[in-house]
Amino acid sequence: MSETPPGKGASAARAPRRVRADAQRNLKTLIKAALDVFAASGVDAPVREIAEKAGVGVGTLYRHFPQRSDLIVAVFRSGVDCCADAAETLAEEHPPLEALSRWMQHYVDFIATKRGLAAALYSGNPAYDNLPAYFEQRLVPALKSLLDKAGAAGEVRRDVDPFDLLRAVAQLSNSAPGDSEHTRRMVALLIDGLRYGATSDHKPRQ
Amino acid sequence: MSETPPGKGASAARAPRRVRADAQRNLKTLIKAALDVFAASGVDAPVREIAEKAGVGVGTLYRHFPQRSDLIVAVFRSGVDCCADAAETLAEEHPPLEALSRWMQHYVDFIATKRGLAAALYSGNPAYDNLPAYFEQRLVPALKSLLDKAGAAGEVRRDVDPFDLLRAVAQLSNSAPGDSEHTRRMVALLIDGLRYGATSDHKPRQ
DNA sequence: CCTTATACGGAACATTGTTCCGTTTATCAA
DNA sequence: TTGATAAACGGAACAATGTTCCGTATAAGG
Repeated sequence: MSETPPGKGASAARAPRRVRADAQRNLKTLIKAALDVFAASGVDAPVREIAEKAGVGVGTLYRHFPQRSDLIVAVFRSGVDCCADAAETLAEEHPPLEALSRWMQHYVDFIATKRGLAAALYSGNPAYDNLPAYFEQRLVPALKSLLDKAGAAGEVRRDVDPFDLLRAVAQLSNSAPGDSEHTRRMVALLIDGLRYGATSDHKPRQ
Repeated sequence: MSETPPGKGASAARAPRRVRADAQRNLKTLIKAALDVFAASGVDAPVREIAEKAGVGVGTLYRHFPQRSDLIVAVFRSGVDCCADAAETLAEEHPPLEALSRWMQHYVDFIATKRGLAAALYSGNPAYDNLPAYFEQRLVPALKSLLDKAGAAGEVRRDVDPFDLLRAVAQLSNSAPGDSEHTRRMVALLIDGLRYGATSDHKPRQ
C-alpha cells in the first residue's frame, strides 16, 4: 500500500528501510503452514508445530503474529478472502448455475478446515470479535452475486437469503465431521432445492 | 442409592468396604468450590485454584475427577439438577405466575455462572456430548410444568415452547456479560410477553 | 488396637503459549 | 564491492496449566 521508496520522505522522518525479503517470504510461508496444520489438527494445534512446518523458529512466528490468536485470525481472513475472490473467477469461467455450485463446494472445503474455530469464536476472547462481521461482509456479497446471476438466468429461485445459505452449509459441514461425502451430498441437495420453483421472468434478452 | 452395608453381598464378591467419610466430604466440597470458582473466573479456571479453594491437594481432585472435563460436567449437572428441583419447590410455595417468574430468575443466575461453557460445548470434546441432552431433558419438563400451571390459571398464553424460552433466556444472558441488571430486565420483559394474549378458557374450577 | 484398603497431598512431569537475547542477514550508502 | 546497521531470525528459557506418581496418613472393620 505505502511502498515509500528510498527517495526522501515527504515529511521529516528518515526513509524507513524497505521490509526485508525474507520477512515477507516467512509471513506467507507461516500462513500457508498454519493453514495446513489447522486443517489437519484443528485450530488448537500447537504453535511449535506450525513454526516447524514453516521451517522457522517460534521467535519468528511470534514476530509476525504476537499472539496465537493473531495467526488464527490471519488464516481465517485469508481463507475468507480466497473464497470471496473465487466467486468472481468462477462467475467469469462458468455458466451461472455451475459457478454457484462450484463455489458452494469451494466454501464447504473452506469450512471443513475450520475445526475448532467455533469454540474459539465462543471463547469470549475479543481477538475474534470481528471475525463474524468480516465473514459476513465478504461472503454474503460474493454469494449474493452468484445467486443473482443464476436467478436472472432463471436457473434458481430468487427468494433465498445468501446469509441463510452460508449458515446452513456451515451447519451441515459440522454435523458429521469426517464424513465429507455426506456433506457434499447434502449441499448438492440444498442447491437442487434452489432450483425448485425457479422462474425465468427476468430472463436475459440474448 | 446403592449403600451396600456391611452385610454379606448378594452375589460373590467380598463385601466392598463402605466409601470413606472424608472422600464423600471432599467430593461435595470440590463441587462446591468448583461452582464458586467457575462462577467467578469462568470454566477455564485452573484446577489448582479449585483444589486450593476446596482445601485439598490436586491429587485428591484428580482422584474424584480424572479429567478436568469431568469436574465441569459434574458442576453443570448439579446446577441443572438444582434448577429442575427448584421448579417443584417454587410451584408448591407460590402462585403459578410468581413461581414461573422466580424460576426464571433462578435459571438466569444459573446461566450466569456458566461463562465459557459455550466454548467448551463447541470444542468437539466428546466429554461434553451429553450435556445439551441432559440440559434439555431435565429443564424442559420443569419449565413446561410451570408454564402449564400458569397457562391453566389463565395467567400466561399457552402457545410458547419451553425449549424456545430456555434458549432465549440463555442468549439474553450472554449478550451483555457483566450487566446482570440488563439481563434481569429483559427476562422480566419476556415474561410480560408471556402474559400477552393469555386466555382463561381452561380456568380451573375452584 | 491392629491391619489394611482407601484416600490424601503435593512434588514432578509434559505440554504449550510467550519472552528474551545473542546471532545472522538483507538493505543501503559510500 | 564493501562496511555499517537496523531488521529479522532461532531457539533456549520461562510461565502457566493439565496430569501422573508415589510416599504418607487415616477411616473402616475385625
